[in-house]
Amino acid sequence: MQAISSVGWRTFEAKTRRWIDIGGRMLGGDDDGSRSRRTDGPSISAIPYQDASDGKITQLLSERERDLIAQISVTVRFGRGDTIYRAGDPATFLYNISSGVARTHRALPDGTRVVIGFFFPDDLIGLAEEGAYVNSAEAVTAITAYRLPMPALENLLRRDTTLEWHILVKLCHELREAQRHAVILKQQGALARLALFLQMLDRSREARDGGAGKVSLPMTRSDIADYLGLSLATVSRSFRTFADRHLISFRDRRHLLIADHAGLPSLIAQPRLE
Amino acid sequence: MQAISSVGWRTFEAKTRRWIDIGGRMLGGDDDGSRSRRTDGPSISAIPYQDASDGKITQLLSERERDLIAQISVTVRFGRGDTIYRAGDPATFLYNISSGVARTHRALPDGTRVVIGFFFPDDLIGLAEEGAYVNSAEAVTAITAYRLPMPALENLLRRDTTLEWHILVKLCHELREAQRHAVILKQQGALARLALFLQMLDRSREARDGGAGKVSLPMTRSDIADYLGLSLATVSRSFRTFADRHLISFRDRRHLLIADHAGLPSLIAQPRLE
DNA sequence: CGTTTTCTTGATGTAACTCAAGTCTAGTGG
DNA sequence: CCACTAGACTTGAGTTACATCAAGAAAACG
Repeated sequence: MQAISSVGWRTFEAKTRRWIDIGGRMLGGDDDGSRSRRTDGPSISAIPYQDASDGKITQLLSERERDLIAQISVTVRFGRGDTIYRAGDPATFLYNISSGVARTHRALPDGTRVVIGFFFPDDLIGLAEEGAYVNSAEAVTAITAYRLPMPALENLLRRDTTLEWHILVKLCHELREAQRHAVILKQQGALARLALFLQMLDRSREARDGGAGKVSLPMTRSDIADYLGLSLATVSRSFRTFADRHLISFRDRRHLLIADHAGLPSLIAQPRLE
Repeated sequence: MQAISSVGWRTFEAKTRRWIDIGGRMLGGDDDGSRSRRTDGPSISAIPYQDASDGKITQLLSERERDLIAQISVTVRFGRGDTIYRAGDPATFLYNISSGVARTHRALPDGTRVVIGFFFPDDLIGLAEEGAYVNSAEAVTAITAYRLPMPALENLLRRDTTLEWHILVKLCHELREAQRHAVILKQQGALARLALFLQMLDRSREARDGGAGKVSLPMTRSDIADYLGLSLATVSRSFRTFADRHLISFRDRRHLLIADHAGLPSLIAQPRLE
C-alpha cells in the first residue's frame, strides 16, 4: 500500500486533486452515526474555553466567518482508506472535516504504527511543525472536507481577530483531547483503557446527535489497538469481556450499545481489575 | 498535604497572594539547569509552526509584545511543592513560567495521579475548559512566573493580531508535545519509555543552553513514573539498566550524563527489548 | 462464489506490577 | 558541626496481565 513515490508536494498535489469536488455534496447514507446534519459550509465546534455550556460542544463560527472560510477553501473528498496527507510533507493545507471520520498516525522507525487520534465532523486536522505535517492522516470512512490553503488562512486570521480567537479556542479543545488521550494510555488495565475509549466516543456522539448510547466503531480493531497501545488480540478479548458482563451489547462488529452506563466508569482507575 | 479547604476561588486567591513579588527578581543559584539566562520580562518560545529553524526553539515575542504582556501581568513566586492552581478552580489566570520547573497532573477517582506534563521557562500553563482549569499544577522546583489575568489577556489578544498569532503558535507547540507524550506512552517497554523521556529532556535542555548531554531531573522518580505510566520501582530499575549498559551515568540521583547518544534511540520502538 | 481482509479465540512466556524490606540523602534541630 | 529523622530511592521475590504466536471463523470485496 501507499505505493506512490513520495516526491512530496507535487505527487501529493496530483493525488489529492483527483478527489476535488467543487459541489460539496453531503455524503448520503453512511450509517456510521458520524454524518453531519448541518447545512452546507465550513464548520468548527468545540467545548468552549471560557463560557460554561454544560459540557456541550457548540458551533464556534458565525455565518460571516463560515463564509470567509468558504471563500478561501475547496471541498475535497476522500475514499475509505485514502491518504489525506503524510508526515513530512509540506503543510500547505488545513482540513476542516465536514462528514466522515479521519485518523492521524505516526510511523515509528521499526514500522510500528501509533494512532494519534480520530477526528470527526467540525474538527481541524493538519498540524504542522516547521512547515511540515507532523503526522499522517487517512480516511477511516469516506470523507468530505474543506481544504484551506495555509497562506490564505494565515492572511485571513491576521485580518480577523475574532476568527483567530475561535481557531485558538478550537486548538485548546484539541489540546485537551490529546491530554485526555494520554490519561487513557496511562491506565494500566486493558479494560480501563477500552472503557475510557468507549466513554470518549459516547461523549462525542452525545454532543453531536444527543441520542441514546448507540456507539459506532467506524475504525478497525487494529486502529483501536494502535490508539490504545494494546494488541489487536487484547482489544478483541476486552470487548468480549464487556459483552460477557453485559456492560455493552454488539449489534454487529461495528455497532454497539452501552447497556450499563455506570458500569464502565467503575472499571476505570482501579489499580488491578481482576 | 494540601490541607487548605478547597473553597476554590477565594482560598486560592488568598493563597497565591502570599507569594506575589512585584520585583520579578530571577532565582539565583538553582543548579537544576533550568534557570533562564534571559533578561527580565515575559517570554514565550516554541518551535515555529511555519518557518524552518532547524528544530530549534525560538523566541516568539517582540520587545513590544513582551512589554504589553508585562503591563497586564504580575510576577509571582512559588516554593518547591507549592500548588499553583487546582483542577476545577475558576481559570482566572494564565502563567508564563520565567524560571523553575512546573508539573501539571490530573487526579483520578481512586486517587491515582497522572502527570500530564512538565513545564519549563518560556512555557504557558493554565489551560481551561468552560472557565475552569482542567489540570492541577505544582512547582517542582522554586518558580518565578508571570501571572496574566485571563480577561485582560483576552482583551489584549483581540486588539493585537500578531500577539494572538504567537499564542496560537505556542499552543500548537504544546499540542505537539502532548501528542509526543502519547507516543511515548504507547511504547510497550519501560526502557523505551524512559529513553524517550530522557531524549525529550535532553532536547529541551539543548534548545535552551546548548551544552553537552548533562540532563537534570528536578522531578522525583515518582513524578517520572506517573508521567510515563510506570511504577516507581520500574523507573528505578530502568535507570539502573541504562547505567549498567553505560548508556548513561549518574553524577547523583538528580543529575545524569547521556554517555551514548546513539544507544538510547536504538531502544525505542523495538517490539521486544530483551 | 471464491479470495482477501478482519476478527476471534486458545496456549504460552515474559515484562512489569505489587508487596516488602533495606539503603541513601537532605533537611532539622541539638 | 554532627546526629537524627522522614522522605525518597533501590533492590528483591512472587504474581499477573498482556504480548506473541498461531489457527480458525466471519465479514467484506470484487
